[in-house]
Amino acid sequence: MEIRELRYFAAVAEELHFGKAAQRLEMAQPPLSRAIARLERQLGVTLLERTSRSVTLTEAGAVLLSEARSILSAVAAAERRTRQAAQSRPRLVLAVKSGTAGGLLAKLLDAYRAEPGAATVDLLLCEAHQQQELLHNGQADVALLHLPFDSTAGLDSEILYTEGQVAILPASHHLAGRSQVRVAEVSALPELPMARWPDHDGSYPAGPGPEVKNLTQLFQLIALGQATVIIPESAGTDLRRDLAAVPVLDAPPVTTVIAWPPQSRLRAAADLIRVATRL
Amino acid sequence: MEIRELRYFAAVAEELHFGKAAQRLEMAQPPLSRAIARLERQLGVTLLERTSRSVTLTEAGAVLLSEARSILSAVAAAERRTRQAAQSRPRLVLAVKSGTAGGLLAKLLDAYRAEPGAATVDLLLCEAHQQQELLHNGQADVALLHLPFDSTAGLDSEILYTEGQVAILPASHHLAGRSQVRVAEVSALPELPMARWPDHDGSYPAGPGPEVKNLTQLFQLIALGQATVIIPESAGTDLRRDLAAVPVLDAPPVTTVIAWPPQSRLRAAADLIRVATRL
DNA sequence: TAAAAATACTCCATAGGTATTTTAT
DNA sequence: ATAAAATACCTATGGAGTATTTTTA
Repeated sequence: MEIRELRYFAAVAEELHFGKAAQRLEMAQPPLSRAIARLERQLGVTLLERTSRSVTLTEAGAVLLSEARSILSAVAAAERRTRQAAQSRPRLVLAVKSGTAGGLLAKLLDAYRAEPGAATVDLLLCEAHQQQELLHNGQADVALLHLPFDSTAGLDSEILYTEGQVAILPASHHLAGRSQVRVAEVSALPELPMARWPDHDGSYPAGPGPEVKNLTQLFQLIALGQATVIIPESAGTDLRRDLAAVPVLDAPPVTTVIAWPPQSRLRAAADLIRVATRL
Repeated sequence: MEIRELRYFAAVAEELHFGKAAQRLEMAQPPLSRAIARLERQLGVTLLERTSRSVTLTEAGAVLLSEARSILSAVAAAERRTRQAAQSRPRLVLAVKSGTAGGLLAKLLDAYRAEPGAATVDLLLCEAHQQQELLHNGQADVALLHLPFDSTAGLDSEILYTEGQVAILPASHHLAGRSQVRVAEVSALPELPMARWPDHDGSYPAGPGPEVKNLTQLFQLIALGQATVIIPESAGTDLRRDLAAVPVLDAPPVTTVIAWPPQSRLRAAADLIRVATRL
């Protein structure tokens, strides 16, 4: 099995049309048909059911598609990382979500800069749930993730710290003076619906609350008495005067982890991770 | 970059000798030299420093070797899993260490067998730390791991349960009657050294205690007053009459997780995982 | 009958082999 | 001086193209 064959197969499996897949691959249809047939013969497995009107994936084909995507991603990553490692000035790409606690990040970058032989760290600001993909395909070397929102599937990681969550309320709200609240109390406020964040795929979950994209938007809405939200403690420090943060007793704790692809051999990444865990 | 090139490169990078690598690959040396040169040209990176007496890896070469191993393993896994998925009778390989808590495993297998469309589950008994490799190269589909001893790097996992650890002592020992002990107390017994388990690589760590390979050996040694050990609670149930298990207050808790390769698309694996988390 | 995959055939790029040269210790 | 990698040259497999046939909804 060769990379080329996996690329061909993935194209056909995604298009479910040999002609369109051939176009996408910038080749003619017959050699593509033959390549897939050869792959099937070598594996001894039918990957696609074709009629002259439709192409469908078999169970085995679905498995191979998933494996192929992961392998193709790994190959792209290997090329990137190898080229990167050959640079005389090592660079390190750290993927962080826009909302990542500024304090920790600043401390980490400062501490790492003090290391002998520290690489240049490029911050790659990205949307939540892009980070995994970026690490897997080699566009990023290290990422800061927040459990349980993000997943470390397929990654190696170290816990940096765990924190509670707080509810952000208008300062004038009757719950704002409380020393602590429960999730049920905050989510049961009809006048202050919970703001909605975009989901993994960029779409918003259903619900009564307003849709928000960043903290500034969010805080403005809360100050206007239009919404509330439960967020990690560290994101609720240094609030505007007209907002209050109240610890939410029974909200799940949020763990910040530093994550990297498991086979990573970058000295710079190892250094950064070591520094991070010592913070 | 093609799989063949990665296989060639990995062979040379491991042998650090073009001639020997060519032998291992069952090919002549010149085409191998050319293949590596072509790979370097395509990447624009020097992977190996050659003189007529020695071949050494560059930094970039070391990175690519690590990536290549992981990719080659993934390709082997993809072939295995695809063939597996094409079988009409689906099979599922569950990798467990010999010491895995019998109770949980039996319950899991029973519960899964009751599922509609359950696959045949093959138990793959293996040594600790083989499991990761088995999952990555496709020889196993699912594994039961024990944190913090095993690592879930590069795997997806779900926690099944967490338990404390107990010290196993001769029933006649003066600590055997205690309701709980501390790690320091147990490890400070000169007459009862801690038994040593084989390490990740099969070698034994240094120390005064006897080397053991399995629980039967271990329990016999402890009964003879030759050793002690700290193990997860569940492994210390149903002891021989002449042994006692005492909870160790400050030993780190052991978490049993079910783990699988992150891109796994096997229906049977998903079913087994679902059943496991509902136990 | 028409859209789409498979087959027939041709060509050439390139992987691989053998013989030889170059190189560095 | 010699072990080992690189180069030169040759062969042939097989990957890709065009033209055509087969298939089935």
